[in-house]
Amino acid sequence: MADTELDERKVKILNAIIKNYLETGEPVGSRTISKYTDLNLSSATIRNEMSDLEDLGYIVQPHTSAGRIPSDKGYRFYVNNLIAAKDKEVSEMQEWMIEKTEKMESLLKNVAKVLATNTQYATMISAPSVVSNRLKFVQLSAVDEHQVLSVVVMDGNIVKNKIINVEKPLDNETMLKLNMLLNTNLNGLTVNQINLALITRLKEQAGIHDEIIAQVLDTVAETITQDEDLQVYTSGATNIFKYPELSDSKKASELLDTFEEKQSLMELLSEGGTSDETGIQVYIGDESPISTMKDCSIVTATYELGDGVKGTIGIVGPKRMDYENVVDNIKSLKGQLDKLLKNTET
Amino acid sequence: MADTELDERKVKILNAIIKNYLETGEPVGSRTISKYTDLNLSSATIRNEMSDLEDLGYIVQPHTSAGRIPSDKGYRFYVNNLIAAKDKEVSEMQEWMIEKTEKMESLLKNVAKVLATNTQYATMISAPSVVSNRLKFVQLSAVDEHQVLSVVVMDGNIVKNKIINVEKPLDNETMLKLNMLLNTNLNGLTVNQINLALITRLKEQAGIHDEIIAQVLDTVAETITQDEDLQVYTSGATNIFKYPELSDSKKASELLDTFEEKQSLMELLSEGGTSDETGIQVYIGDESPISTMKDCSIVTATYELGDGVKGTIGIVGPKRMDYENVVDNIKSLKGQLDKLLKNTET
DNA sequence: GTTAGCACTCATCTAATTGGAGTGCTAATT
DNA sequence: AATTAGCACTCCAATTAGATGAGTGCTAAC
Repeated sequence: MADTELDERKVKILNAIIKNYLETGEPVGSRTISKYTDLNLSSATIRNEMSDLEDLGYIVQPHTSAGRIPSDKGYRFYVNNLIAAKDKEVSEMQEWMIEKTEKMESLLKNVAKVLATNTQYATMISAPSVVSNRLKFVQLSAVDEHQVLSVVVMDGNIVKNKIINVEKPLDNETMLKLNMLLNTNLNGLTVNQINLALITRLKEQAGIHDEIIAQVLDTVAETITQDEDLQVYTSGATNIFKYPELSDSKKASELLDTFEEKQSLMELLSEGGTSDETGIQVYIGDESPISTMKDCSIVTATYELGDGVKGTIGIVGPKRMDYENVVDNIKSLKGQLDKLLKNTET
Repeated sequence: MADTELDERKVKILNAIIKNYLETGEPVGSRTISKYTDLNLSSATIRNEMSDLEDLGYIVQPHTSAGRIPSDKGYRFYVNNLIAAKDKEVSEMQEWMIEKTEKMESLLKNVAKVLATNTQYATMISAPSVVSNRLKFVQLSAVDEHQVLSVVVMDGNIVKNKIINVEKPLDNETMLKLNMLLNTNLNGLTVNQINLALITRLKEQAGIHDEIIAQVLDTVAETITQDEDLQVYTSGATNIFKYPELSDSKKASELLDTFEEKQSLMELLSEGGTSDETGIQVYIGDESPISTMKDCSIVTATYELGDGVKGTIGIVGPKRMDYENVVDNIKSLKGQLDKLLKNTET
């Protein structure tokens, strides 16, 4: 589409404008471009072209007699070209300091942090959704007379615990029986597959201890689903103060609120409309689904953990974001996560 | 000390100044006080008294011909009186919406949130320090052929997991033996009590599986101590934008950084120099141990979980903080936590 | 000891002034 | 026909100059 609208010279000028604006954050004028580019043109010519570009909607003037800044459409054009062109460099990125960590939680926190310090933007990452994930192992153990600990391990070594209070102590034998029952029936199942029929059958087999089974299953479902909407880790939220266009009191406060209240981040991250085969999604300005981020750009990527279980990693920054660096970084991390998580599984 | 320095009238005036400043945030002048108080004095008289109070260091002038604002010393005087006087009202606070939660983590997050929404300041809470806490239960279970899950339960139902990779599968019997070994030897011990002698003895008894024991113990120590410095939950950090004196870009950014980087918060919270019998500690301005909080006041309280195991809950806000409300709130929560956590234990 | 009165200070607000960057247009040049 | 130089014009941003008013400190009277 761009081809019909923009000749090569306009493209060059537009790119020059955007690049310059990304660096300085100031509106860029015709004279600057006249010197900045290699096509030797006077400022007057550039002015004419810029006027055209403005008519086409790629750039705007913050006010009469100011330079031009990219519009959302302009950014979009730039980003599209960028992502299309840049697929080669990805592989040769340096290895990050992600150590193979046992706990998913610290791994994710780590990733968010690495990405934040590397890009100087705010980052977030959602834990892989557990909904279609399989149960690997269940165990009940008596902690003391009135408390039973239930441990649930999911694929990808996600571990959940819950303490269950019981009226009277369970003897060893019952415990064994219950464990056996649970493991033989539940192992390998996804959370979705645990349906009412199965539950009823389990309860029957548990006899007088059906209530415990119920509690365990409650636990499984509850811990997993309840936790799910909190499983977003953020880092570098305060980086937004590095960008004047975001750091006036009101905007900064709203943005940080959004970051603290993970709920809407979660929704954003699970949107997952993957725009292209790389799995990288870029929201520019108004394209963002979160209203407090209308003045930001968001770059997200989904990483996979085996069979369709996905999490998402994302970056939030000003619209004049260093898209190139961000996309590279995020691609690299996504790759490492994909690899790492697939290996972890047996 | 205050008695020798300040006569009753000066105290009244000082209190009036502080109260007024807490409300308005503006320097308060002699005329205001002249009307605000019941002691019928002209503004001129007040001026004289204020001049004295300034000489004594309780109030300062931001600039010539402005009203006065309390100095740190002034706040300190106010707070000391306040805490001394207010011990009665605490009991009749309303019950908060802290539900008995199984997981320590969500409980703490909840508390932080409640406190933040109630006071409109930034809050933080540290998990009870586990160092002197007792092991309640240890269990190893085979998750699959090459992975063993170790679960450690501490007093107060703090649960920790770690996946341990093993070369060759362990048979059932060994597993049982190891579990027995671990539980009989470790149960009831504090982390400090697990010394080298004990470790050596355990390893001997484990025979060829000594390495697993080592790993488990590593896990116990490591998970607990490593996690410990992260176990601070914060809430309402963005509330600082409600107070103009803290929300200029630089200060706000530094403050929020401190809040995101939990490390120094942890140190602050574990200072624990309890100033009085109520266990409530107030840092005003420069008294704060964290340099980014020189313009803030901090109120902390330690809550207890049984035998000397303590956590700390804290609030950070501007120096013109509603100390009365904050102290009341924090006392109430502290009380509820104390009660709740003691009950949870069997 | 308390108060009224008055001169003085200094932050804040508003309006007017200026400088400069940048545009749009027109006429000249290639 | 495309490019360029020149010039008038616009508008932001930074500066300056008053004007306002809250508040003090001091002195003299009560």
